[in-house]
Amino acid sequence: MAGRGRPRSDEKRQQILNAAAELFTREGYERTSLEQVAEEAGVSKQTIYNNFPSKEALLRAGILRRCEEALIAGEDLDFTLPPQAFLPLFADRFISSLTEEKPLAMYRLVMTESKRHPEVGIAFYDSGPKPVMESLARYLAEATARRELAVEEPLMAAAQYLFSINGFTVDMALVGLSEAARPFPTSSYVDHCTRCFLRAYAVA
Amino acid sequence: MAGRGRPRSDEKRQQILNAAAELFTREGYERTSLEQVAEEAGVSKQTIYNNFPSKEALLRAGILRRCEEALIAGEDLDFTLPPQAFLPLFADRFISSLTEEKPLAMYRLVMTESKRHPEVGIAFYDSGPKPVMESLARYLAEATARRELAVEEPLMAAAQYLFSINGFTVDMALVGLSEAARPFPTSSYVDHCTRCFLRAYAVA
DNA sequence: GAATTATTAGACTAACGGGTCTAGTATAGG
DNA sequence: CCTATACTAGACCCGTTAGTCTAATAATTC
Repeated sequence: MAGRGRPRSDEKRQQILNAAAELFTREGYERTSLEQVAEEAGVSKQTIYNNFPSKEALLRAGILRRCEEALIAGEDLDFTLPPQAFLPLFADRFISSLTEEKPLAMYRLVMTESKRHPEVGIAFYDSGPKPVMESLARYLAEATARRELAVEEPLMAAAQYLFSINGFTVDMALVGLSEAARPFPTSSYVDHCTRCFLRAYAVA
Repeated sequence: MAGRGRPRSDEKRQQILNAAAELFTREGYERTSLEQVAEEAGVSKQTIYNNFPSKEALLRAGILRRCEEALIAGEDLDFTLPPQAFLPLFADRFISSLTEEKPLAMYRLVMTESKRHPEVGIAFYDSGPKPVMESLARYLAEATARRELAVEEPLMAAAQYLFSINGFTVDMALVGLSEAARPFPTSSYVDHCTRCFLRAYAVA
């Protein structure tokens, strides 16, 4: 089965995927030429075509790869902390992963291209929003079992908390509003959301 | 000052802006050629260049125009309704304006292009998120004055409510998740958010 | 070493598209 | 009517780029 002749270099394939993801997110798909990808990857154009049938296929593969390797959750946090301590921690972790340039750029790219490549949208969801939501939902369920909270629908409650923060942050960043131009500082807003959440789900 | 000779037709200008906004949102900026815009507008290519110095300028003008004419809020709702009735009404109105194809497409376009055209991001914010938030905040303040709610920070509370719904809805739509693939139905989620909000801000 | 496949640098093709130009026609003010 | 400007259809220019091809070299298997 092993092909005769020189084997395809997996390293080069990875270099190509990296360069593609990097440039596509930074400059946009249409504005990036394959020549640029080749140069950034330190590889010849033909090698790209040895590995991927077309630019579109490279786009797909590039995004999917980034999604796999990004897969972030919050599983390493201390799930036994009381909600007053846990939620701000979780939020902080979450926010900082959204405020950085690279995740934002990836978000932008997925938004624009997921219409033509539905799998990409799903992969993104599975690698980002979904695990984070599920992770928080698990915490909420456990805290409820410990009688520290009274959450009936952990998944929806998690979504509600995360999206209230995420929605604001991402909207502001993507629309390009500077911190100064925003109606209120992000940190106060996160505090506000957290307090409100704790009030709504406090044990009776 | 009135120029001699044939005056420029404002009608044609509008046709061009419409066609541009339509095509740019539907197909994407890079994937739309000026030939297409000219045809869709029923105008010759040169007329486009009579009205706009470049494709980029046309993009800007097209988005800005759509933002102006879109400017939606909820000012026509009955602000004297009790929160239990008002919030679902407001949410419904809000959601339906987010679920339609056209606003979503515009959102996508603004997301991608606002980096190169900051004014566009600001115009979008001023025409959509901002007035809606302010409108709801006004209601919350009034309801608090009537002792039907106890909201201390109306603007943040409004943002929190709207973004928890908006964040989820838009994320799902943009990422392309069908209603079936979502973790829970949108309508249950909106109910959930509303109930939680009312609980958190109920009068003591 | 022979056969085979990968890689490279670069030339090449073919299409596309932003932007300009031309020649003719239309529409306004003076 | 005259002049100035707008509009149209189409040709045109020119840079860019996805994708192919070539000729030479490198890395494998047998």
